[in-house]
Amino acid sequence: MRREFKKKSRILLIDDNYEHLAGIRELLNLEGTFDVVGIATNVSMGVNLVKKYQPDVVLLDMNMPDRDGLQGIVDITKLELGTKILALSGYDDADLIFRAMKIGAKGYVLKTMASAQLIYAIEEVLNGKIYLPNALTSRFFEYFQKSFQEENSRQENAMDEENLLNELTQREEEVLELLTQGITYKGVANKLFISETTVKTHVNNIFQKLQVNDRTQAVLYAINNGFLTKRVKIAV
Amino acid sequence: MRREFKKKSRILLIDDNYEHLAGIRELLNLEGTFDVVGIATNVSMGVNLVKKYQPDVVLLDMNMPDRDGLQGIVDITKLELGTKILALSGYDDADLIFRAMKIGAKGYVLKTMASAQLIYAIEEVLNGKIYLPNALTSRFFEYFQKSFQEENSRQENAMDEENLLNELTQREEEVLELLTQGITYKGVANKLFISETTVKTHVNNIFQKLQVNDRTQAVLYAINNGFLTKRVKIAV
DNA sequence: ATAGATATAGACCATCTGGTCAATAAAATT
DNA sequence: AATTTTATTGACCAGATGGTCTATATCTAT
Repeated sequence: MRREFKKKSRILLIDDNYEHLAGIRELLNLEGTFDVVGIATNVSMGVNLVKKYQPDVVLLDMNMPDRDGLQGIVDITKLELGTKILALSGYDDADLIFRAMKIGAKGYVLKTMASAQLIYAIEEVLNGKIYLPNALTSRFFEYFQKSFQEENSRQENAMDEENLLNELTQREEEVLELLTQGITYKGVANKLFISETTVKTHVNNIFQKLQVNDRTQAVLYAINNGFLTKRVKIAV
Repeated sequence: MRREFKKKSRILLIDDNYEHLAGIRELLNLEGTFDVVGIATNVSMGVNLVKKYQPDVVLLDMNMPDRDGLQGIVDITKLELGTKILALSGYDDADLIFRAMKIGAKGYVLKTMASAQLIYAIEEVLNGKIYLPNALTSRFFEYFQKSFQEENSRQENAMDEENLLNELTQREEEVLELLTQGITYKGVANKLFISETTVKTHVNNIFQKLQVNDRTQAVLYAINNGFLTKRVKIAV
């Protein structure tokens, strides 16, 4: 029915479960439009095969010993061969999905899903799209929003009225900013064209206001309380 | 056909384009399962209406003056009424989609999409799900992965062999860690049960290895080069 | 077994840091 | 006009910090 004038897409499989590996190979071969150019049961071997055969898509199992699945995504991406990675997993672990997508997987499908969906996912990914089943998209965003909640509240906190940094005068902020670059009294004095004594006075006032005892603590306070993010305004 | 024994979902609309506002209201009213409890042409009014009528879902236009759309999401979320927010937009600006989802929108639909899809989106969101059309999901992930690329490379850099932190011995790392808490020589000596002189020796070695001149710079180096993220292992 | 790396510690010294008190001038606020 | 805040500087001092040199005692790897 279908002739080979349209070149097949080259697929590589990495999964520590050989049964599953063989199963998928059968499935893809039956489909006819795919060419399974290699299979591997561990990541390092798989990465080598990717280097050798330069497949279009890699199906990469996420549920392997250690965090090898994620590492695989990183390693393959680092080769910069434009290889699309489709993550495969036995269950919908939100954290895994999030990390996999974050570091560059083009899609994520569950092993429990119908084979037609796997085929579809591969095709979408081949076409340069991202493919995530609706269920996983939901899982992803739940996790995504949750993981940003703390960052959001931290950020709100950073521009809170409780922030001791707001007590600082403009000049004191300038001095503190220089302190956060690890500059000495003399250095600050030179940069601001004021005497070293003046710098000391400012610094002492800063310590008072931030309720710390030394420059290191002041710098840490500044960093942890959004000294930088504060002035960049609402980053949402 | 359909009787009112099943209570209608309460919807509120916020859009600075009145025509569009009226259009959606008609559409939703025709549908029969929705009850448009309020409409507003700007965010502050809208937020007040949310407070008053406590709708189940807010359809919120993203393309309003300033960054009012995003601000609306933040404001409504802050009310903590469990209101689901469905973002509406005229075009698929990846940055907008990303920010909207990040701060808590439950979905994002384009005004150009078929009305059936809007209805579907509302229903999904009502059911506690996240709804993003496939096209927008792709846009989102492109942006998502791009925005993490720099963070990834920074992180790779953090566990790079070039990282001077790797030159430190275990003991020196311990000392540095205490320094990053703004602790004095004497304090470190007490914590580690060694003499103050020894601490000084370690600190001096640390300075040498990190090529800095004082503790503040050492602490900054540690923070900027993933001193913390490094030991948390691959955070991917 | 021997060389190298690591952890420990003392002595000495110059400089930096932080604390305190006092004082002047300009700017902002009341 | 009077008061408060801010920015500036000096003097003095104790203690912390950083640089250098030396010297053990382990431990590790060749």
